[in-house]
Amino acid sequence: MSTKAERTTAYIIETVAPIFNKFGYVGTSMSDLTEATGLTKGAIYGNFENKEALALAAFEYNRKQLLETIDAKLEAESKAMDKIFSLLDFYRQYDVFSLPFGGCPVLNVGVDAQHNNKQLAAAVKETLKEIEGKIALVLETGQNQGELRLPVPPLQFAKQLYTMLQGAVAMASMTRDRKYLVNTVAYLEHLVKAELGN
Amino acid sequence: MSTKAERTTAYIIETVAPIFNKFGYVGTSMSDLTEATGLTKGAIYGNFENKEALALAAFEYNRKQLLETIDAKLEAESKAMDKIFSLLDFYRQYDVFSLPFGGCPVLNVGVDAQHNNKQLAAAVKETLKEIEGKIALVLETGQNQGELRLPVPPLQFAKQLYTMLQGAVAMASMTRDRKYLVNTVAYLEHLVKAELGN
DNA sequence: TGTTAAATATACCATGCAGTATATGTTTTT
DNA sequence: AAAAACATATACTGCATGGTATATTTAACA
Repeated sequence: MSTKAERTTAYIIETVAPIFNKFGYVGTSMSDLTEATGLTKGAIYGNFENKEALALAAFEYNRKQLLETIDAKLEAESKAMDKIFSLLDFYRQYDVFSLPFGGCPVLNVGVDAQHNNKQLAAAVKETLKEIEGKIALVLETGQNQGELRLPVPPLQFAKQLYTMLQGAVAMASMTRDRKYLVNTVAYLEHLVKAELGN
Repeated sequence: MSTKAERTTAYIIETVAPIFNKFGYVGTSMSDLTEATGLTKGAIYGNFENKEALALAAFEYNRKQLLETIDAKLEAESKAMDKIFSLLDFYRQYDVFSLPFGGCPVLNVGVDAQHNNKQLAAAVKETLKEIEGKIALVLETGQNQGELRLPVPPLQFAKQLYTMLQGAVAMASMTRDRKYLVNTVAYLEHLVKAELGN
């Protein structure tokens, strides 16, 4: 069994992650976190060096969940094309997925940390690259298996696809209107069929 | 000639706008602003009721400049299709345009203010709607003039177009890689030609 | 179960924050 | 040029902030 501190650390991260994601690094105060966790500063500072380390751990926690979900969607199907449709279907409901996170971690932290926290900004950049890479790998494999034909290199197509999805995420978030997700995904489904089908 | 306070007010807004846009509402302190302006709190609070009113004025200032620029691009050409290409050309270099603003005001404030400032969040929402409306109007007029044919209603096409652009803006901002803008615009140019051309 | 080590709570800094009352300075108007 | 109105600077609140030293409690292990 895990030690007490390990469990507390995990509990803190879980509790704190959506708060940081919602209100941003500077917008979140330590007292917000003691209140939310029901713990005292002593407990939090006993498990994390400082606010920045905690924020970083919180983002890593969100990031891991997002990446694992994406992985699951991409692995759920066997054919490359179906993997992409599975991903698109996930993004169609990305608003409900990201609700417990307090919004899209990539977008929120990516924008928030830009000028406030270099480490967080770098972690976001890395995450974006990773997601693009996962999509590109599916496409490349699919192409090698002769399941589809790409008009551009796999990574470029993946970047383009993800850019559009992220645009829909941003617009849906800012306007609080999920139609941006629904319509963008519908368009991308059409696009993928038209461009990759053979 | 304008009164002293009017000039000071304008000077404060100009100076303060990029700071708020970069660091966000909570991330910007009044002392940041006195330092940047070279003025004292007395001067600032003499011209603005509080921090929130100042942040709102700063966003309105950025917003106005963005909308005017977009208007100019859309009015630069006579044919609807060329207006759209003019807009796309503008977004291809949106990173250099938004640099003096401290990043895209719509995206930065839209994400930052979401849970920190309702008024700002509402102002962003309004701005997005306005931009979509401007694009839609161009398309609708072009369609009525028989210059182009739309596969979907004008506003829907405009929303889709702007969503993709905003996705590129977000990705370029987070990764600090302007290729997202270049590639997305290249794709959209192709798309517009293919979908709207007749 | 008793002892020790680990984990959490309490009470406290120093500093920075948004905001204000008032004094001083600077325009404008007469 | 004097008076009045306006605009800015100074000096100061009260409060919240991130962080810490230390006391107290709780868990781990013999």
